[in-house]
Amino acid sequence: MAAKVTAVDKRRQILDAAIRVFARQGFHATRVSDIADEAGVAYGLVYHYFRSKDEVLNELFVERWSLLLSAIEETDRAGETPRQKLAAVAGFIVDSYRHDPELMKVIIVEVTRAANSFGQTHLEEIRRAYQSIAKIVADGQAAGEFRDDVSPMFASMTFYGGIEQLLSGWIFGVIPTSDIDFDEAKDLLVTMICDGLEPR
Amino acid sequence: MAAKVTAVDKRRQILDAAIRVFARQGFHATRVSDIADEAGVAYGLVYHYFRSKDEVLNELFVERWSLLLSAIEETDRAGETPRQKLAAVAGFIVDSYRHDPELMKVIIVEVTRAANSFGQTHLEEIRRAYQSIAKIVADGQAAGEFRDDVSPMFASMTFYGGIEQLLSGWIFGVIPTSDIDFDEAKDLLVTMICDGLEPR
DNA sequence: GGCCGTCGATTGACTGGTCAATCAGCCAGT
DNA sequence: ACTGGCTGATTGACCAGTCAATCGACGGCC
Repeated sequence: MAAKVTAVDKRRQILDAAIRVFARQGFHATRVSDIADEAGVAYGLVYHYFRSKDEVLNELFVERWSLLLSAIEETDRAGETPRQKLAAVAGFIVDSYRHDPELMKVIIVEVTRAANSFGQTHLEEIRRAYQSIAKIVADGQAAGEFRDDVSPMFASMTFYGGIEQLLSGWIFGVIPTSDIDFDEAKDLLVTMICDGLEPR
Repeated sequence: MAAKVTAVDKRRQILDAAIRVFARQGFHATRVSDIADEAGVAYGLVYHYFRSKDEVLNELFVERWSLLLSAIEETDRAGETPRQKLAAVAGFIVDSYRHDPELMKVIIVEVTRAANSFGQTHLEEIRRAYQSIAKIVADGQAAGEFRDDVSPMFASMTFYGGIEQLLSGWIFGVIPTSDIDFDEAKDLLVTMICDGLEPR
């Protein structure tokens, strides 16, 4: 039994090490041996648990992105006002960063914003997030709470783009992390976008 | 004389070929030989004109980004209303994409959004763009035309992030290019952000 | 005009180093 | 003694960057 636990732990250990190393050096500059070293594990063990270096990143992305997708859909189902829904989505993403900045950095930098190299594979899942957000906007328009002269998909992209840019700002130190508190930033973002969506 | 012209042409030829190949395959997946082949030029000639593969991308980025920086600052100096200024900035970026989508794809995907690997080098120049936009916002607030409970840098990042996300949507086919006309998209973007910035 | 020397542009075969992925076996636990 | 998690040296492919050799334009000199 102890063996089984160890085995599961080792896999997790490799994934967690990969997060740290990818965040520090970037995916391309990371050698598989770096991951193994960081995890305190033999080189070959990485290939025991994963088919390739790509699959490690894959796993990290899918693990986290599926959480985001269900969070968005759950939020939508919960049925508050459209504005509260968008606030909840922004909140979830910002909190994801607050909770695990390294993982979010890897996902944004290496997958979401690197659609050319790696993200191409995940374009479908990424698009699904945009579309779930677009649905919230569309419902808001149907209920007359948002102006309807803005395409929902368009508003969704702008909304998500704004959040991601904000995270990028924190990640790369363009925006000082201490200066604006996360919650405040989150509120401002939602306020700005939602006020821009208000009917006139 | 004909020789000199040829020499200059060859350098340009290599840069233009690099745009096409980088856009098609991504920077990392591009071999120097691919650039040479695409340019119809010998492998070694690339190294006659550029110190390294990185320098080719560098050159492409700096060439274009400096245009963006002067355009923003020029716009600011022209002194219309803040809203018109932001519209002009968004317009310039969207038009850059319309005029040369491949180059913009390379710059966004390989530099701007890849700050981890390559863009780290250019973070300063990228930040300068954010700050010029932030200045426009700050002036607008001082003039009472924008609400002042939003940090200018924050608004700037959201604004720019929205534009870039929009371009990314076009680049990767998430948003159909034919569906929403570029100008319309540009207007909607500015409208949304500026209305969100309106005093209340 | 014809010839030659110079020099920068151009060529592409080659090298050195890097690294992902493999694989033949080791050993701990049962 | 057997199973499967685990090891890490080895291999093979790939590619950025080098370099020695060739080309060809032009100016000077006879």
